[in-house]
Amino acid sequence: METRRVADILKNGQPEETVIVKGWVRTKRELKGFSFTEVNDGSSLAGLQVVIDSGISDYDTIIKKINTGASIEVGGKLVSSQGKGQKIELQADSVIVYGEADAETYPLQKKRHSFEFLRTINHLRSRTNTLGAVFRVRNACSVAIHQFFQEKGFMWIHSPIITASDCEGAGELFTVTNFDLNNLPKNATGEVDYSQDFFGKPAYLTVSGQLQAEVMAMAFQNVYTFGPTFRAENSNTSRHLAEFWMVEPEMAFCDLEGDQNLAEEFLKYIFKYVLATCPEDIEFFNKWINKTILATADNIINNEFARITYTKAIEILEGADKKFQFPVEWGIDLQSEHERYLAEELFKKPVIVTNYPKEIKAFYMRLDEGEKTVSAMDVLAPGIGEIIGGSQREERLDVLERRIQETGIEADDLWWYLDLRRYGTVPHAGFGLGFERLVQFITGMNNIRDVIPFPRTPLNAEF
RNA sequence: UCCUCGGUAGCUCAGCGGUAGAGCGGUCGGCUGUUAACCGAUUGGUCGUAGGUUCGAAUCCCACCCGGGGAGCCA
Repeated sequence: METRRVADILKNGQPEETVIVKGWVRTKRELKGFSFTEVNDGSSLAGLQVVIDSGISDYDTIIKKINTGASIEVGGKLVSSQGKGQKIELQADSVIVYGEADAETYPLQKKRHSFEFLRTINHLRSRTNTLGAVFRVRNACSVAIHQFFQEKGFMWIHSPIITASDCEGAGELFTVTNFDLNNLPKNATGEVDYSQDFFGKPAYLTVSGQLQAEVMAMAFQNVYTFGPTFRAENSNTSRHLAEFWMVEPEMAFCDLEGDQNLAEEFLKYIFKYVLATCPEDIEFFNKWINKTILATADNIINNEFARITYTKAIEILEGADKKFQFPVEWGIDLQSEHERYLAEELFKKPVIVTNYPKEIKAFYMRLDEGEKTVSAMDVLAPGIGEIIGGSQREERLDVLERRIQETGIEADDLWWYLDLRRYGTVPHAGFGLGFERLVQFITGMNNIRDVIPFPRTPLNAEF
């Protein structure tokens, strides 16, 4: 007999085939003379209905053991189901119980649980319908990202997780050290002497692989990073994690328009791929989590993204028939309520806003003519806000040096970054995408802690 | 970090100065095709923690801890 996954059986299984299935019991319904058990092995949302007749050996012992959560192996014959919920089911000949799950203490019930509660049993929550679907979709997103870039000839590069420069100046950093924190070496002025630390200077967990991506793009033209990044910011929201995954493509010989084109093509590709690969899971989300996600996916795939400049966006907001909590004027950073208005109320689809004032954007973004704005872009998505942020990078050495000076960043740490402009510089552009926010966007899940298997947030790193 | 709402049975919640409640779950029994099965019975509590007010506190006051939502920061 062949061991098969539930997803395969539900899709391809034929009556009279003999199979073995291994998985976890989701629910058991006992009747007089026989029982129904639903077995799930993570391969699909739906489980396989197993019919256990009281005639099999040790029936009474076995049926007592297979409570919700128990792990079992069932051998038997596939048959057409007499019931209405499924086409095919497994008529058990033999049942092996690997591990019981005491019904009095096993925390997962057959009925719905709140996500808040499931976070307290993080090690078990992946066995639920919703989290199971989330992590299958998350996997599909990962595959889609690699496939998209590989098909286009991008090289996946591994940017370092430990860095010694805080170049972006974005948020708080986690320090990496092997000092004995109870006995820190001090220098003559009483400050911590980092020359004695592992790297001979302060080191941190990376907040972005972009600068290293630029290095590699100057050799391989088109590259992307896809890996974990870290922020020590004390952010307590449904959209922030201390450890999250980021996707950062970087393209040589590319301008802001090419960057926007890639971002739009990229999002469309991911949505198409997930819809084609996980239709059951997506329908589940559409039915139980957020009734708009199928329409949103359709909207993304079949419509062109709106593209406006920051200056135009400000004009629109100033003329909007709506009162904002934060007043609008040229020069402000767009607030959540402004982004929401543009993406959700006005365009009702993703909007790419470009050419922001240089004062509110990073030093490495290319200075536009007139020197008031930079070639930055943000993709604002309905329900999520900023999902992609990118820019054309400043490739002119003199301008970049000036910008570094203006923003007060320590230029010495960036000597290698400046060398890229000294030797064979080219126009180039890229963007960053928060991977978990993408998964949120696709699944409609409200809280970012529920789209990553082991969320890291302030005061939470138990599992 | 700020604003705001909350913490009562394993879960979801009601009770808001006078003997601690419901539904679900669990357990036991019934049922020959169930689908979050159904029917009957039953079980279950240091009311987040520590102070205070009061004859009496789950309920009012204070501090702290934890969680949700929103904001800031950002991805």
